[in-house]
Amino acid sequence: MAAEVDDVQIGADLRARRQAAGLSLARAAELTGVSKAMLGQIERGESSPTLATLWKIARGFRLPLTCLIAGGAAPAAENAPVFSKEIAVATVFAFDPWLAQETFEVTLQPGQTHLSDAHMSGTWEDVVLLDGALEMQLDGQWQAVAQHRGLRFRGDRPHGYRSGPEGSTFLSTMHYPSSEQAELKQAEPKQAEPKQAGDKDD
Amino acid sequence: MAAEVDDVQIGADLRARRQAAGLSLARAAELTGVSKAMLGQIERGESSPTLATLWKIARGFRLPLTCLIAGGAAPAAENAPVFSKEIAVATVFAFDPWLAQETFEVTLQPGQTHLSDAHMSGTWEDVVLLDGALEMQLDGQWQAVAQHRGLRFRGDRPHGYRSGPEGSTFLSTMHYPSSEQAELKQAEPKQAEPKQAGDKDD
DNA sequence: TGCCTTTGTGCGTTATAACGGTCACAGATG
DNA sequence: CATCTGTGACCGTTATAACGCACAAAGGCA
Repeated sequence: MAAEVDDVQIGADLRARRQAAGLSLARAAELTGVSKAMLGQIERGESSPTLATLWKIARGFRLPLTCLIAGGAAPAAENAPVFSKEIAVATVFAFDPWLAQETFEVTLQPGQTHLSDAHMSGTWEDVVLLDGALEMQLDGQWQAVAQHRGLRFRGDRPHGYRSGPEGSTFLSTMHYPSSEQAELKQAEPKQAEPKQAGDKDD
Repeated sequence: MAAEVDDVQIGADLRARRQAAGLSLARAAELTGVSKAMLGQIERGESSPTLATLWKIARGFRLPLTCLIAGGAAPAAENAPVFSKEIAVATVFAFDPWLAQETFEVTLQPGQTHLSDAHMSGTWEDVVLLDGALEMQLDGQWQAVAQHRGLRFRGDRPHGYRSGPEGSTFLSTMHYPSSEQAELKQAEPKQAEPKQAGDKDD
């Protein structure tokens, strides 16, 4: 159950924060006004705290409420794998269903080439080269990517990445069509799937 | 009681979202898997939902949990200037009305501090540190930014940037509420929550 | 070593979250 | 007009959050 998983994640995160601050459950209970028995249950994922209790905890720990629960992941979209397993990928921003995007830091080995199939229809991708040299294949043609310059292209077409002789590191942001938002509007009349804006190439 | 005020605010916000989307309690109950009686109680601030219930609601409404409790965005407004003239700023991705976001590369001089007023309501900001050292002031507290790690926070609150002794270069992405999103959230309650912003991902 | 303190967990009790069902009301229809 | 449907609020019941207390275990100290 996703909800239960979320309680577990947040509980573990809360424990980690408390321990990092060197606080016992008793001390944390004093700070937050939540009983230590309850704090223990929350940390162990055995109970799902109410918003009021979360608020007390956040206030006692002097954390924003949003920060306190940020350990619980947003619902994941049905993303296709972006990069193959041989490529080092780190998440910079996890998928956010509201923004309908996610950002990865990708590292290619020297001279490495990666060809990507088309992602789901309506996907756009941003690339920002951080280090090294990189070429992108768009519409069958390779072009150099300037460092710290943004390159935005349609990710729903085949494209490729080719690293220079010293490797490369770049940010890759996937913008997915916001179909999730459209679903929320299904009760309204005439809601059609949002259409693409005109081609955006740069 | 601060906790009760928070329940009331979030309940009012939730009702506003639901009504803006033209959903009845019954329909929202179907979408979320939370009973309509409970949704009603939550909206009226008569009950403090557990995290598990909040999670169900967020999932049903396809909202990030943090967004659900952070309050929604206001209707769209025009872009405000982001950085003062003394700071080197290069456009990485120009404003895109479809995505409702833009990205800059910002360079601060060694030891330079920049305090930013709140941008338009509903704005979120991403920071990715590329070079040097950087601290961000969020909710009046300075925190170090890890390199190549994403920091997402509410840009509609005052915040600050402070560069290390060797200066710093970072990407700043402004996410503005789009007109579609604004439609969903047109009845944002007045922001009374004392603590906002913070990491949405890390 | 014994004693004391601290720590986290379990238990029983109380308060409240969460539910399904019901109802009053408003609006639409024949 | 009567009837039907949809809506939000209320009510009683069940499950669980939240609590204070007790206790076993660990750690520190003389």
